Amino acid sequence: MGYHRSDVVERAIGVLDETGLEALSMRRLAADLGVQAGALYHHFDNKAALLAAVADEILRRGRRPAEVVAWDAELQLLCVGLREAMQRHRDGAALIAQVHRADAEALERPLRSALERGGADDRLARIGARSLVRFVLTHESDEPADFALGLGLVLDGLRHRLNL
Amino acid sequence: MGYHRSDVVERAIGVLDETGLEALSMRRLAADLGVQAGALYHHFDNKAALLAAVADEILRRGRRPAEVVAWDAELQLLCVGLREAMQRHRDGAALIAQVHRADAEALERPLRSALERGGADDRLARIGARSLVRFVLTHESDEPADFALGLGLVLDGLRHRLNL
DNA sequence: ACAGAAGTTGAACACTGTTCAGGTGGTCAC
DNA sequence: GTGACCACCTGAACAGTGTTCAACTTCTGT
Repeated sequence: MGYHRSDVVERAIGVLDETGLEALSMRRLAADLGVQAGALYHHFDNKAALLAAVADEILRRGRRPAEVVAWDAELQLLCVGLREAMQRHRDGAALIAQVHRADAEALERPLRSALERGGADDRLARIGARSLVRFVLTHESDEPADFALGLGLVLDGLRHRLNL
Repeated sequence: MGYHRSDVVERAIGVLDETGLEALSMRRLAADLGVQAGALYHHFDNKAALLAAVADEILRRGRRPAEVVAWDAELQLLCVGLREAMQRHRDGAALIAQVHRADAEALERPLRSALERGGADDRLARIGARSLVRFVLTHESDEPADFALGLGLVLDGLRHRLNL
């Protein structure tokens, strides 16, 4: 029979890697699947839902088993993991940032947990997690060392508030 | 005679405030001026150039005289000033962030100067300025206290590296 | 064999940014 | 005053966008 939801998501990731987010239109994706644009609306309510599913899949593939480390090391691992997941695909950061605007919770939750484990109260955990996620999402194209330095800046600020 | 570049920019800011960035199309803006869409291309090469001019004007209006303060207080003033400028208009953050992607230099320069005055080397000044600008641009809708806390995190990280 | 669900079509709607030949009206030089 | 120039604008077109929907096929379970 025809395609499934997951087929469409997979092909969307393919089109994303080949031509970028800008060129990932409903018609372009449909043509790539050998189908009319309207058919995609049988699988997704709208383009935003499709992109959300694509972002989810990209993040799912990038997830790694949790390690038992100090709270600040865990934060760093989470940030680096997020960065790597989004760097594996063309315009990955732009896509995930876009989806993140509609649903910030999912991305920030694990960071908030790590912060709470480090002794942060609700508010600091919320603000810290938000700042870190946004930092990662906006520093896609930096060199690794520059990214690490910028991330270190925020982490230092958090340690400064939590370690003493 | 007809309109001037500055008339178009001013009306664009009006449309932005009334209907948001999403609804600020060339046709919408032209209709608002009582003119055809094509006429706008006599004043600007394309929509990106128009939006850049709008962002420039918003930032220009938000600029305040420099005060003589410590480097970290100056950073804070610059960030708060940038935040206030973009908060004065609907979707101001989205607009300025969009233009910033094409020309990061202009926004980051004053922050970099302040950091260098505080003893930062080229690299730390560049990374710090970039991180701060992106932080401000992505935290448009936070409550003031939350914004201040997040900003304090980054500033703490910078002080930690520069004060000892 | 038949009902229903899953998947698709093809056309349409209302938009988008952009281009361009042609036209209008004002300003300046001779 | 006449002609040239220039700023500004028109109206139509082009190629694209997301989205909707009645009608159709095809496959699946009873």
